[in-house]
Amino acid sequence: MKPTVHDIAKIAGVSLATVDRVLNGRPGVREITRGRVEEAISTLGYVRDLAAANLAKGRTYAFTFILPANDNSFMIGLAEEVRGAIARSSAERTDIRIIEVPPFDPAALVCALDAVVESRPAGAAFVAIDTPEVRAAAKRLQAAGIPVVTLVSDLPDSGRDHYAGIDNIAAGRTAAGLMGRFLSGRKAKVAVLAGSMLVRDHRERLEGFSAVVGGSFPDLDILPVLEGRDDPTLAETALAEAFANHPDIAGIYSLGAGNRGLIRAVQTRRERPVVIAHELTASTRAALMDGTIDAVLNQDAGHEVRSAIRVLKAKADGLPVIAAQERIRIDIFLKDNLP
Amino acid sequence: MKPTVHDIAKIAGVSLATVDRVLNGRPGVREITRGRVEEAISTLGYVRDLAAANLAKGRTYAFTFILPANDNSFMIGLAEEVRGAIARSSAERTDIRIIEVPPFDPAALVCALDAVVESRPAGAAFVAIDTPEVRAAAKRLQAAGIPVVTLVSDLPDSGRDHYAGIDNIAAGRTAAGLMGRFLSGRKAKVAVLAGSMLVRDHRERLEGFSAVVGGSFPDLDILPVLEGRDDPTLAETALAEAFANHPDIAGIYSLGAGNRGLIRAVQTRRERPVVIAHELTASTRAALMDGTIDAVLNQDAGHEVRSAIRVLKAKADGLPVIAAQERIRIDIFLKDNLP
DNA sequence: GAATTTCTGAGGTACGTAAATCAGAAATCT
DNA sequence: AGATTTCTGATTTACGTACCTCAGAAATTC
Repeated sequence: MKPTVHDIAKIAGVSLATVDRVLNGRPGVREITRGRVEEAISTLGYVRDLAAANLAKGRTYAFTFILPANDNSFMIGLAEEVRGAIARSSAERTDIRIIEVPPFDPAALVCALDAVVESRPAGAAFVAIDTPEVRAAAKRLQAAGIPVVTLVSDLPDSGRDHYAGIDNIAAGRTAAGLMGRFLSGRKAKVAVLAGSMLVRDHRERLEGFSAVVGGSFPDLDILPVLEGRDDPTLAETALAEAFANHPDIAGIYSLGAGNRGLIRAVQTRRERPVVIAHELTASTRAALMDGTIDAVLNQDAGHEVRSAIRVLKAKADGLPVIAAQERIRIDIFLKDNLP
Repeated sequence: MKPTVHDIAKIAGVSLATVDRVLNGRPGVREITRGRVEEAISTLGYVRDLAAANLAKGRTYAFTFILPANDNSFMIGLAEEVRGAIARSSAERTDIRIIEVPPFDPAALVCALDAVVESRPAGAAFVAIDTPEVRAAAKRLQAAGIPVVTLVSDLPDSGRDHYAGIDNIAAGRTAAGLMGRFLSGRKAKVAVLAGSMLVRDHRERLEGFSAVVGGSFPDLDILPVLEGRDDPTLAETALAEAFANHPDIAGIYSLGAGNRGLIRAVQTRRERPVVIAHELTASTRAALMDGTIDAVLNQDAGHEVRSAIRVLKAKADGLPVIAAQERIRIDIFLKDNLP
């Protein structure tokens, strides 16, 4: 039989109320008595029944998600997943609010973060922009005792409790490994299309990509990075221009979003380059199928959202997380393993 | 406020006991009254609070896992993950038993499955062997009302409720896609090393691999399949023999376990072939790092076990599962994205 | 219309924990 | 010593559901 608070009370020779005070760190217990109770707890191997505790408290976990109002498929899908979690909220005892902010706008994000401090939820998750102001705002959240999880794009040294997203350096390295092998050692020019160097995930992908190309595939020549602001139209024009300047581009690594533009630009070419992109969406899926894109690196937005919620719950309860379960993996999709 | 049984009773104008009878399908309610109660339930949008219900019932989910006593790293790791779940059982209200059976032994598996029917757990998971006898035994489990999940290797048409494992045809196709591109179109011989054609996962991987090689890379020549029984020593000798007969083997797809032997055999070669293997273990990880293996396709045993438990719980409670969450993905590891 | 069977309501206890109240004990201060 | 303050114990209610008993009402049978 699992030990209960009643067992502890009996063994320690105290009342239920005292056990409750010790368990919940409430004042009003002598040191000696506290010691006796704690000894009983450890000899019995008592663990609090969270379900019963939450029932008694009538607890619901109030979480706030701050999401950029980007209109690329990935961010739309991410918001969709959060809404899916909201739909399950009654069963999961959560109460999730979404705050939308303009994309790539540090000031707006800071403003939203500070609003979160005011509303004092049991936890918050947000897609980080890597600036000192945002970092400071995240620290204020943390200082207010609110567990913080960064989503998709990380913000180190900000005191955030957890990062629910992929290792973007590894993603860039993987893209380079595939690109190098797919181009099989020949001398070639490679274009890199990014969204913005303001977000850490894009910078890190580029960093990993460049490192492996430089180290393992010195015959590849990386052209200056194109910035497409994760916007299909901008991406298309940026690429068209690159093709005009370098008709012999043999590989393209698209490390941001807005791949619809990339796909249109590539499909105008007679000689198709090796293309590696991020995020499996309707358009990248179709492009994989028809051979316009050779590989897609993907992060599963649903996993990220569910993981963020699990971690926020655990942090709110002061519980450990299963690290292996919360590691978000880099999915590699070829046309052969599309789900 | 979330509606409770009390609200239903009030709205329907009946007592708590009657609501309880309707909710739990107990007899003693007139059809008309039952209808009134059900209407109240749906208009209120009542959902049973599972945590409270389980608390009241004092419920623990008794699950049985049948695992092959294989001594390759993957199966050892799988068993380890189940033991990890057992360690968390008090928090998760589970009571998990492990039954070990000799590997590749259908009769022993059938025997174990029938023993499970006797002990009547709330759910069972097992690594399937694809024979009619096992299928029949699985059907007996199902017929006894016990939710059944196949683990790692599937058993279609057996009435199992769920399969917690990867799409092995897709895995084989992916291996072929990578192999073809890594060999970049040159004419070459490819060896395939399997464990046993008795388990469905190995057969399916071969099927997928052969299909894509035949369809997209006709210049590759697949040699007759070697069977290594997932045993390092047998695998090594089988490969050594293959090298003796075909010194010009340019690619190896190892679709089973026992890769320590494969690695030893490959490391004796001057000209290293492209090697694609399954399951990330200490030895395949080291081989990836030093270039002996080019890519590893992996299934995350921890995810499979946790998913199996989640699904068994849901089935035991008659609840739907989040399909996307339970899809086990094929991890592709290059040396660039090792975790 | 009486006897039976079938339904329904009322009420209670239980699960394991949280949290509140109140009273008595012990320690501290005046 | 008396008054205060601080600790501690006992007791109770509550969370939302399950499940039990008992009694009375309604429907059915004879």
